[in-house]
Parts: sequence; structure tokens; C-alpha cells
Amino acid sequence: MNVVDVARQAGVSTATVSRVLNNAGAVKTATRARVMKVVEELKFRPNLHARSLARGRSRSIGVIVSNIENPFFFEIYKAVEKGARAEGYEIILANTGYSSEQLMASVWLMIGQRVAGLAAITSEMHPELIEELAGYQMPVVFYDVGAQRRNITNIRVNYRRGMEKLMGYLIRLGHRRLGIVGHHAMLGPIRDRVAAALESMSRYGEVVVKTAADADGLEGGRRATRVLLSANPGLTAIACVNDFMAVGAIREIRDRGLKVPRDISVTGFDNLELGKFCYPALTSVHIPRDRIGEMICDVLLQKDRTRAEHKIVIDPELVVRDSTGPAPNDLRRPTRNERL
Amino acid sequence: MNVVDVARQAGVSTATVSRVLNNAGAVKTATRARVMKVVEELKFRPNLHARSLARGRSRSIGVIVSNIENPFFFEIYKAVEKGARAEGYEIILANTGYSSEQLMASVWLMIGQRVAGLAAITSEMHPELIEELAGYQMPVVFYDVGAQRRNITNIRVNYRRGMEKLMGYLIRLGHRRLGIVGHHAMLGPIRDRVAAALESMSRYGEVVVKTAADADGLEGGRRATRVLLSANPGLTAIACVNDFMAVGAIREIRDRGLKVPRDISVTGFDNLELGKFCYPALTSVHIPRDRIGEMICDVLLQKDRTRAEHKIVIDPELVVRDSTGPAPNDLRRPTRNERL
DNA sequence: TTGAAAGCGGTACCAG
DNA sequence: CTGGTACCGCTTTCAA
Repeated sequence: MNVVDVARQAGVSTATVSRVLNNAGAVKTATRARVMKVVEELKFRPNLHARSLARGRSRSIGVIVSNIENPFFFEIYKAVEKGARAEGYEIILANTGYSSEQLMASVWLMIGQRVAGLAAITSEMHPELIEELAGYQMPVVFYDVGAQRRNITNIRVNYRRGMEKLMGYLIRLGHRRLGIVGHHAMLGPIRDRVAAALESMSRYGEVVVKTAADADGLEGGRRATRVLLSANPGLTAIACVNDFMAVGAIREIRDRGLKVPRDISVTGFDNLELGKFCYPALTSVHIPRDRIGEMICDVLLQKDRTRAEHKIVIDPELVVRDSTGPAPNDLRRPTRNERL
Repeated sequence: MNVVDVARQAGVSTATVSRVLNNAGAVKTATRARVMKVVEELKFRPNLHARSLARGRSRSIGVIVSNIENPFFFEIYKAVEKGARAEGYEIILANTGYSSEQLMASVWLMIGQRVAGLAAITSEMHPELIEELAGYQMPVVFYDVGAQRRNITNIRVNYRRGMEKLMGYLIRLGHRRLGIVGHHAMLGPIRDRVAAALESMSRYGEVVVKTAADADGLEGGRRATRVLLSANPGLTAIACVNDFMAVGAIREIRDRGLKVPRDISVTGFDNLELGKFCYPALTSVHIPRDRIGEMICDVLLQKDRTRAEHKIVIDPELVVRDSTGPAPNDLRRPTRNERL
């Protein structure tokens, strides 16, 4: 079943069938109707591979994320999809699971598909990636990682600023014993968040301990918190590298018979919708997923080729909700040299 | 940049390049090395469209879901992906957003890609879909909806049984005034769940009211609950059609100053991981996403062509956690004819 | 307005 | 073990 069959059945050439199917070129109404009728009857569905091959260029863009299960990545993806759809582009999605080998494999897949543009929204990186991508003329956007090149745009979030806001807030609440919950992808942006938190807090000479879960997610957040609290029962606050893990952290704390924020304050990062629905609602740092998605589309679809910035930095805002409160009295204002 | 370029550069034929790239046929080690070297140098990435076209058959299977944001769908997808990967298949994912037009469009996309198999895990249906799909020899699996055909297998969950278990449990707890939270996709499986809940409860002559949110999700669950409680302040229990919405329902109840389960019991459906992490942990009905994903793979990859059942029914189990408890005393055991 | 035919970039069969 | 080449199914000039 192909254009030839349709053409023969309709008594026209394949060129005409193609014109009808693509609403391209001028075709007499009667002819068009005849072709459409045959298409219906034969249930003809064009082979998209053949079409892409013949066309040479594609109307699809690739999106690669680290963990689509984490609503943070999902929402960026959604925003990109929305913008792309509006321009008539399809999205090809790939999930790396934080593996840099998988990241590389996904990039090859995208290139093999000859996507019109590529966005990598990942926490991990691969040493050969930039070199690989810099060779093409196709527009590329990296979120969080990567380096600038002629065809490569970077979108970054000032995690340092975000973490400083968060830490400053915790300090004002009297917290001096902080735990940090990260996950296995401790390179790139996740490391930045942890490092910034460490530095901000350490500046006051406070006690800071950190743990890395074996996975991003609810269960990962819970397990890391378990480890953290078992080893450091005196913590008054726990900062998680993202909201997704923070929800797990809160659950672990409650299961230990402690109250949030009365006994321990918890913070997330990203400001997910989920944070408003967990209990208590999560204090976090807002990262504008919608705006990021729109930016990615703008760059990839070249809507504004003239104003193409190659580096975009986002300054995130603190969002205070119910999961943070004053440090417990008996632990407030320890001396500078006090240790757990 | 194509096989011809590589072949010329390496001083071999395109056939040999192809053999090297696919590890197929016998190629002298020296020749192989020479070709690989050129491939590296030129950074040659085969055009996957051309490859698919030439091969005729594809090594990918299509998965269509209603709402990938809902962890229920996501987890089935994950399970299918895992099984497919193990057999060397790629997955093409499509999200319909509960739109039957989009469902149809997604199916066309899959067929256009000439997928080796197709799974539709949706709550919506399209009248022409079965007819469309029945024409191909490609294996198809429908979860929840659809009809059996030569090439079409159905996996279904006995929602009636699941809901009966849930309602029986609520009844034993003394609940007699139930609210049901559904969402806009009130056809197919979602309607089944609602209908089953209604019937189970009504059998005891109880008061049952229902609402349909405009969307599946946390916010949808919250809004529907708001509507429900505003109109029916006397409800002692709320049954949601899925866990995702139930989390939103719990939040709304708490925001109204009520306690779960002291004032109102809440139940979900699906038994998501998320249900263990929200507060209070959610009572639900378990649907085995992993097993469903495996079944789908078994059918699509024809691992067991002989034992191919065309209809599989799953009997779901009740999972009791902390979001349900005895009905408030002042409202227990109303007379059969009592109304709100 | 329509048709003939040359690609698009691989794969795989058939010879040698 | 290697090369020549006929496809795969659709798009897109170029002529008519």
C-alpha cells in the first residue's frame, strides 16, 4: 500500500497524489476528490520515513531530559511541546536517567532523525557532546550544562543566588544545623546547588552535612533523609536539591515522629505544583519552567534570529510556604564553634 | 554526508560500509577498521529515516497514553519501555490529553512510522479506531478500552470488583454519605469506576453525589472536591477515581480546616507511589502497572505467540492506609431514607 | 493542471 | 570477503 497503488487506483500520477496529500500545488477539485476517495477506501497512510527522507528537512525537534518522572523536567518538556506544536513541529522526547552514555546515545538518535533543533535539559554531561553538536548548523539549546558555540545557546539558572536566598532565610529563622539532600547526579547543576548551600551556610560557621541519594525521586529523598537523620539527630533544617525529593524527605521525618516545621524545617527547589499539595506545603525556590520552555522554542524555531542571545541567565525567587519555621528554641543561636 | 561519502573516503563500496555499521556479514578486520576510522573522522551519523525505509520493518513500538503526567500512565509506560529495550526495541510515545481526536492522530503517526506493535493505554476511545487498526497485521494491545480482533488483545481491570471492595470497606467503617470525584473523561474506564462506586453504595440506599473535574490531576482533584463539599457539607467520605486526584482532594479538605480521616475519609485508585508519600498516606486499590507493562510487551513482541490470549482481566486488590477511618459518630448509621 | 523521472540515504541480494 | 545495484516510498523539479 503506497502512493503508487493510490495513484493507479485513482488514475493519476504519484505526483498528483502527493500534491493532494500535502495540499501543495494546484489540483483540480474533481481530481482532488477522486484521490481523497481512494485514499479513504484504501486507508492509505503515508510512510513517514519515506516522507522525511524525500523532504530532506524535518519538522520535528528533539528534547532530551534527565528524568521525565520529575515534574520539573516534565513541565519544561510540556512548555516546549506547546510552543513547538503552535509552529507545527513535532517533538521527539528522550529520557537519559542521568546517564551520560544514554545522553550521548539520545543525541545520536536525534541527529539520526535529522531533527530541526535540539534541546538538552539535563544535569549530566558528556565530554564529547559539545564537539559533536558544534559541527552541525542545527540550533541547539543546553539548559544548565554545556558551553556556548556558534549554534549553541545556553540557558542557566543562578543557583548560587537561589541557594543564598534560601540559606539567608533559614539563618534568619535561627537555623544553624543544616542537612543537605542531594542525589547521585552530583556533577553539574546539582553539585552547584549543593556547593552554594554549603558555602552560604558555612560562611556563618555553621554545621552542615550532606548526603546523596542513589536516585532522584520521592523514595530517594526519603532514604537520603533517613541516612542524614540517623547520623545527625540534631539537625534543625534539611535542604533538598529539588522539590521532588523534598516530598520524600517530609514523609521520612513524619514517620520518625517528628513534625515539620516544628522540629525540622524542610526546603525544596524548583517550586513544583506538587509542593503546594503536599503537607505541609513546601518552601522552595521558583524556577520558571514555562519561561524556560518558551525560550527554548524561541531559540530552536529561530523566531528571532536577530536577537539571538547565546547565554541566558535566570535569577530565581524564594517562595516561602509552610514547611519552614523558626529553629527549635533549645537549638537556637549556638556559638560559632558549637558542633553537633 | 552519507554512506557514499564514507565509502569513497574509505575506498570501499557502500555495501561494505553498511555491513560494518550493522555488524552484519563478514568483513575483513583491516577493512572494518579503515571504514570505522573514516566514520569517526567524518562523524558520520546514518540517516535513520533512510535506514527504516530500506529495512522495511522497524524495531520500535508505539505507546499511546492519556496523561503521561499522571504517574499511573507513566509507570506503565516505564514498564513497557523496560521490556522493549531488553528486546532491542525503541519506544515511540504519544500523549493524547484525553482527546479522542488526538488519539486518532497519534495512531496515524504510529502507523506512519510503521511501528512493529502498538499499545493504547487510554481512557478515551474513537469510534473509527478499531476498524482502522483491525486492518493491519501488526499486534495491538488496548488497555481498558477497545474490542478484540484477530490482531488486537485487550487487557482490562475489573473496576467493578475493585470499587466493590473499596465501598464495602467504607460501609464497614460506617460511611453512608459518599462523594465521588471524577474527571472530564467520563467515558470508558473512568465511567466504569464511578458507576461501580455508585451502584455499590446505592445498594445500601446511601447518599451518593458525584462531580467531574475539568482535568485529571492535583488541581483537578482539589477543585472537584471544593465543589463537592460546598454543595454537600455532610459527606463523610470521598472516593476519587485515581490517586493523583485524591492527593489534590486531601489538600482541599485540609485547607477547609477539616482533618483526614477524622472528619472525612478519602480514597484513591491505582495505588501510586505518591499515595505513600502524601499525608495521610492514601487508601487505594492496587493496579499492577509493572505486570500490565510486561503483559503488553509479551503480546507486542510476540514472545509467546502460541499462548496468545486475547482478553486478560485483572482483579485489583484493596490497599488500606491512613486516609480512611470510621465515619464521624454523629453521622453514623443514618436511616435508609435519610438524605443530606 | 498533470505526469515522468530523478533523487533522498540507506539495505540487501546476487555475483564474483 | 567485496562490489554493483535494484529497491524502500515519497517529494519535487521540469516539461508538457
